[in-house]
Amino acid sequence: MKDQHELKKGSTQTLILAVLGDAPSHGYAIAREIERRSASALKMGEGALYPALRALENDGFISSAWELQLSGPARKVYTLTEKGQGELARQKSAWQKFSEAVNSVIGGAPRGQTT
Amino acid sequence: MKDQHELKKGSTQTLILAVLGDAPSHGYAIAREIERRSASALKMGEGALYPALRALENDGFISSAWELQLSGPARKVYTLTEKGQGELARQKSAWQKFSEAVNSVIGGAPRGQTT
DNA sequence: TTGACATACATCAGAATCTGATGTACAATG
DNA sequence: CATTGTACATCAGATTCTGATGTATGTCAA
Repeated sequence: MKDQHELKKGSTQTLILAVLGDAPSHGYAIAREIERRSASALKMGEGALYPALRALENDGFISSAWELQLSGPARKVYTLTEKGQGELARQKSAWQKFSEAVNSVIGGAPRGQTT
Repeated sequence: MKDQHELKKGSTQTLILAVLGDAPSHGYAIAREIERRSASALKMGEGALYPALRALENDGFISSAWELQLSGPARKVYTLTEKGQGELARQKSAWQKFSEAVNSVIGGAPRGQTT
């Protein structure tokens, strides 16, 4: 595939960016939020989550800051950067294009080409 | 992810099954048809195509028969089996569920609450 | 106190998949 | 004769996800 390349690599990233696009959050909470918004249809494992967060930070799409808690373990809170906002828009659009393309294929064979 | 597991593994398979759901075809033609239906948004490389066809045949979802041509190379024509029809329905439904879930997440926060 | 569970981070081996290149072979075209 | 299109197939390399494991803190109950 071509855009699926992006999709496969990025559906995890897209989801994370989308959540951070609404508000800064930390890893554990991001995973729960994705689960909640998707009504548990999507579950992000820690083995996928943390490497993805690191990759996003390496690319400059998000930035992190440790936040000590009065109670419980410290949290690493991530914030979407300006660069990350552009990337989020790009990935959203790539997802839409991809999902429309898949729907076109599985939707059936169009007989008259309206090209 | 959970369904993405299916998605990632299967978007290629789903596309192939969908094309064969309309009519029997051979590898090269399937790839072109996917490209055509998606307006070139999806391009299936041979390195993804042929292994996927073999996997589908191993699972009994499609069956193959060589077809000699009067002119040009022989073709291996694939036909969707009954079992394959059930699988196609299953994969279509999995795709829809997955894409809706992704849309729910990137669509924004329904209940915005902090942390 | 001990055990279980939730929060919160992180890493790793193994499995699965896609990309891109390469190779074989036939036929038509310039 | 070289190139291009058809049509099959394989493989190394890169990437990603899964599931398990590990560390550490805090709460709750037995």
